[in-house]
Amino acid sequence: MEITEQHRRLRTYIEKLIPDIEEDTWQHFAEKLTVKCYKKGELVIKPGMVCNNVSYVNKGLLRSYYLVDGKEIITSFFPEECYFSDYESFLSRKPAVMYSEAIEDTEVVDVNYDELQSLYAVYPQCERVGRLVAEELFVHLSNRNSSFMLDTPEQRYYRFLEECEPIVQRIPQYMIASYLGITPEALSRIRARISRRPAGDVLIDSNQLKVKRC
Amino acid sequence: MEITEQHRRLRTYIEKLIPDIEEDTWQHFAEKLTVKCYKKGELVIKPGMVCNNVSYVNKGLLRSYYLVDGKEIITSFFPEECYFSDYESFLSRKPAVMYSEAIEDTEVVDVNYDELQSLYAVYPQCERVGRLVAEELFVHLSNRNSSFMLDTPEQRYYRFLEECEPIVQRIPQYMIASYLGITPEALSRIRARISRRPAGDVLIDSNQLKVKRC
DNA sequence: TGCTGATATTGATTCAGGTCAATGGAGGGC
DNA sequence: GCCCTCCATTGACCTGAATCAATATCAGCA
Repeated sequence: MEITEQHRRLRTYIEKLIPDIEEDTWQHFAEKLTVKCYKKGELVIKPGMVCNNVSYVNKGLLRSYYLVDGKEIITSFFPEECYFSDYESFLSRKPAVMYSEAIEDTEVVDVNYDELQSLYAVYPQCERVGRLVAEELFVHLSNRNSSFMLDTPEQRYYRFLEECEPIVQRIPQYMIASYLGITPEALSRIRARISRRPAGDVLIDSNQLKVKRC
Repeated sequence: MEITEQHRRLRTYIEKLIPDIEEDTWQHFAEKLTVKCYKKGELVIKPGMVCNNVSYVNKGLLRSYYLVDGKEIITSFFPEECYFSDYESFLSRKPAVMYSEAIEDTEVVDVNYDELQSLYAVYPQCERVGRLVAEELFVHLSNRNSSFMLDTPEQRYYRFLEECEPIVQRIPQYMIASYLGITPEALSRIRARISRRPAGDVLIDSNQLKVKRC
């Protein structure tokens, strides 16, 4: 089947988690995968819905955000080679609190909750992938948390530039500001402050936290 | 063996996750468990160490905190019937960034990293517990995150009182303040404000986030 | 009993970032 | 070309929490 092309990246990714993945397990897993496409601006998850899939982003970019008093508070970006889900809702089986939206035309492959549970029951290697993914997301969230507890907005901005270097140019500044937990005005002032400062005078960071994803 | 008594609570807990746990699996798991006791004030994990166990708290209370410019920033409390670990360090196999300390005399049962990995490899039900625990911790962290993004310190305080009602009295206020991300002075003022306000005038919450653990 | 150290409260001051408002591009559509 | 909308920047002002400092409360203990 020619759908295989769209599974390739995910397969590569999963082989990093489980190098000795059994062909049979992969086949049964791959059968459950669905390819989906979202248009730029399309809302994928809305508050109130229970999120029923985990996706892997092949192409494009999404974001999740709270909407509170008409203001957006962005919690995550999901570029290619990244999971995308309202994982909290997915796991807890409770309605989402956040919106999730495609910022660019996006293609994902996803698997749905019930299918995934039956895969877990039958294929231990699937269960293992599930564990490793949950663990990875935990570590990632935990890092982001630390950054909020320990860093100033300016430090968070530096960190963001470093960690998310490949996608920075694709995201408007007001969204980055929101992701950093500040207003667009504040980010603008931070940038002004930085460009006024002698170059190479970068003051990252109270701690050696290193984060990989966005 | 009389050690069994100290495993009982954990067994009960695990049976909630996996009702049909196989006796054989449990036995092999239980063999790897170690009981440990910490004195009030004892440092269990220090920055620089890689955390090598996940514990289950039988009795007592612990906390984790960053130390930054001589100031403590508390990220978690771990009362009885709760996991305790520097899970981020444990999973990522990187040195801990936080301190973890017993606030009361504490007894835990724990399992170490390598043993756990070999259990995962042999017993799918263990792998499942690992997945469920990681997922639960993710959801919990995610809730705490939301609270930091969306709530005012006062709302966080109300939430804390609700969620952690059974342990509030065992924790000094300056630690609660730190956990809420504010100074002891600020918490004191919040409490003053509250007691001045007509009773029943509780303004939790911009969202329906409900958290269970601490 | 009174001393000591740790915790909690209260007041005065400071400051980072939020809010509000005005201005200045930059790109898209016609 | 011009208009219009969206976004970024800049300035003036405000506010909530941090900071610093003084005082109050309490527990443990010689």
